[in-house]
Amino acid sequence: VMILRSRFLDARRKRRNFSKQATEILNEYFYSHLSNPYPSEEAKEELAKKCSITVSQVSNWFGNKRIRYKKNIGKFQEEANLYAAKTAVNAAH
Amino acid sequence: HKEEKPELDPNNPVANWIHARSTRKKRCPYTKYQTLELEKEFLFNMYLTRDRRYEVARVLNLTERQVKIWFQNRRMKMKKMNKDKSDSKES
DNA sequence: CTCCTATGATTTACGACGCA
DNA sequence: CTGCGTCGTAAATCATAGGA
Repeated sequence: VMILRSRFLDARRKRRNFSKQATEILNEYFYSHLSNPYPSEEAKEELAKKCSITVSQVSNWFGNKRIRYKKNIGKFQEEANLYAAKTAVNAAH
Repeated sequence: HKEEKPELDPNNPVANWIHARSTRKKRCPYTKYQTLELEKEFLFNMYLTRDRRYEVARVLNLTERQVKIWFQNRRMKMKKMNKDKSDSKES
């Protein structure tokens, strides 16, 4: 039990970047709600489930994304266009 | 649910986002000593009396408002830690 | 390995709103 | 009307993952 606990605590201490698929899902939501990128608690839970991360991590991701996007919109322009196009394709089917 | 300051620019996508007011005090990280003493006080009791708040603020050279807010944030942190713990448990 | 930047998490400080 | 409570967030900062 102690071994499992220490392993759990270590895992929390060592940050891991999210998977490509998770980042994809989060970005799709972010750029398709760019005028109001504040997911409700329910939406956060759904995103968390789809991304296999916690609701807190979803909140952190959106908090970081909003401030970093706002701080340098130009840097994210290419990414924004990419997801805008992707959303358009999805909407067409 | 409009919070701090929605701007009034209809073209900018960021215009309707929440923005901190320019009068907001810049975040000032507390020293290790200040944090340690605040944690000790929190261990003693999670809620401050008026007298304790005054005393803690005086000793740590913080305002009473800063101490009050630190305790509010600390309680939220505790709640979050419990929530995250129970969240990861369900599997 | 050393730098350097990107990214996830944590820390201060409030606005909005609740309750007594 | 005061005054402290929670909740959700902004913005700055921390820590380190990861790539050149």
